[in-house]
Amino acid sequence: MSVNPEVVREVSEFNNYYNSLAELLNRHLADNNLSLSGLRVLVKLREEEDQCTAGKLIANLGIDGGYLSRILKTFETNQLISKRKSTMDGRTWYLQLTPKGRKLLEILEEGSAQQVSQLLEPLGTEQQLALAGAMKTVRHILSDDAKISADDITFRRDLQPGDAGFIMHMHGSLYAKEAGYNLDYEAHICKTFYEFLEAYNSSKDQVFLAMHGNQIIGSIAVLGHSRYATQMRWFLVHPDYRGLGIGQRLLTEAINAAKEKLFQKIYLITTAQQVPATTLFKKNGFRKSGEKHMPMWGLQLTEERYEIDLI
Amino acid sequence: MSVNPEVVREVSEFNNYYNSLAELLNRHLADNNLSLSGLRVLVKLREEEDQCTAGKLIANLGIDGGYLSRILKTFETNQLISKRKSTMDGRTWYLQLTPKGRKLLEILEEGSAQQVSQLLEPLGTEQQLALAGAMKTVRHILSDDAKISADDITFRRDLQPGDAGFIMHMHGSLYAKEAGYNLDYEAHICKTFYEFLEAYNSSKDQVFLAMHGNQIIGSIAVLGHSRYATQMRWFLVHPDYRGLGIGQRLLTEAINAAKEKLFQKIYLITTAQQVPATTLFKKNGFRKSGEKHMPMWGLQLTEERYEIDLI
DNA sequence: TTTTTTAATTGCTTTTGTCAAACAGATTTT
DNA sequence: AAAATCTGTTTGACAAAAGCAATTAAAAAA
Repeated sequence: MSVNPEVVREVSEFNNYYNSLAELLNRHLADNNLSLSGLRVLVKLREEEDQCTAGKLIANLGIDGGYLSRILKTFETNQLISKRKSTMDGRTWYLQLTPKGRKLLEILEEGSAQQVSQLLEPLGTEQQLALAGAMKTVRHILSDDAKISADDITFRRDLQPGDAGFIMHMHGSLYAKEAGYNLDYEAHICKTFYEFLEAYNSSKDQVFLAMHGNQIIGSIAVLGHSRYATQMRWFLVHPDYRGLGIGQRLLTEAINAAKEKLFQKIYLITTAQQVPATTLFKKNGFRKSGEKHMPMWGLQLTEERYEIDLI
Repeated sequence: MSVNPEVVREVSEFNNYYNSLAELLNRHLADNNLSLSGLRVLVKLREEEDQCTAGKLIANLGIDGGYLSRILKTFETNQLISKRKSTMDGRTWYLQLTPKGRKLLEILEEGSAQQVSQLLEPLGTEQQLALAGAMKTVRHILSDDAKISADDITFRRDLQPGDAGFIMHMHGSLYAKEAGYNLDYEAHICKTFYEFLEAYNSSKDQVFLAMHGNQIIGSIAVLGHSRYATQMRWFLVHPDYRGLGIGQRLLTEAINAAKEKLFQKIYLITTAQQVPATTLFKKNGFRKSGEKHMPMWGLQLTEERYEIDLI
């Protein structure tokens, strides 16, 4: 993949900037006679719990072996870690934090939190949240193991100001990018929201949102259009968050909500081109009840109607 | 300002993570016999151009005086910097980079860029952009001198998929937060967009967007409702970007567009509570042509109508 | 003028980190 | 099975990075 020079510049500048900041944030380490490397070792040991060897630390942290050996020795004499000889290989030792080591880490983290708090103090609530979000993004893009997991996702069932607009935004931009729909599609979505908001009634309508932090990353809704039938709409999961089961979760919630509200059937309109979505619909008991070829959103598409009976 | 513990956690974790990454990114320094402190000194010297003293470096970089003195000495013997005795104070020296020093910095930055490129290589284009954006955000929130300037803002006059939704989102969430409007307001905005998108005609309608990167941070539009009059709508600048003259710029563009399209007047509807906006309208020649007290968006508001004649 | 303060330097020390050699257990080769 | 090789860890020697305290010289204050 080619590299954008603008991006390189920003990353370099960021690195430059962060180097100064890091100095500030790591100042408290010295108070506990710990080097940055020492800290990283302790953190890693806690992470690996019990199955960590010196070699693993060397490989993972990129520390020189000799230096590490000394670090570990002082840790041992200070009773921050304990060693346990491997039964398989007489050369290797399994390293683990002692309660004292754990405690120190906690103290360290407390100190770090204090430094950070001081840094954040002058910022407004929103800026703080924006900062956390941006940092999470950085980490998440750069590190393999900071991948978003399903645990990071929360769900909301109330519609707050700004939500509708954002869902429309997601639909407009993502369908344009992924399926090539034109502006008409967003106009259509806008119309559906207009109709919905005009007649919003929580006893028959239900929106679900998948959130990452305070960012909407997925949506679905069931809208009671008659006594018996409810329409499912706005089913979408942001591409960065696909494959985590969020779509299924939203769909389940929507179906359950429709059942709870005693609707007899759910129907939805989609296009044949939305393969992953239609696959999911079928897997959840929906069946196709109609299709129609027509020009839509600047393309030649096949509009499909799916339905499911809820008893 | 109180500090959100979730944010503290993320910042701490980020710091932890970035410490490892920094090691990687700063590895090339050793190739040039430079410590991180040394680099920071050089960078600072270039920044300050000519008026930098050792004291200033100590204060700004937080380096120990003795250590700095030695760093500077080796820099001088390597002809990376030159000293010039102050005429005001016989104790202080003004430090400046020599061409050789400048050159070294460039080489260093080239090396850094290479490291960064390697890091970015496996990422997709979008991820790279997202990364740069997030880093910029971090820097921008934390550092005083990375404040956004008017130069960073660009303007766009086309409406792309996703834009409408995002403008609605901004209106919904910001007016809720800043003015306490309820969901009805977003429904209203949605209605205005619905009407607009149904009958969009570029010969009479014009949207302007203020952008920061690829993020919409301000908007305005003039919508030709009749042969003679055009309505101004969706005038909003995100709070993080106020005070940079973006509002005025948008307003000017909108008025000019209305003139170009040969409309005779512009009118707009707002509320008396929008003091900064109405002030700007008046300053630009608008006059109040009506007002009406009424309950709106969950509050008791005064709806105001403003007009301006364009000859 | 004397005293105090301030900008920078120097001497001494500790901490941090690197490199190469050594060592001991494990694995492979002969 | 003995020798050779490889691997995980330790040790010794050393260099670089950084901090602390005392010193010097010019400036400012008393």
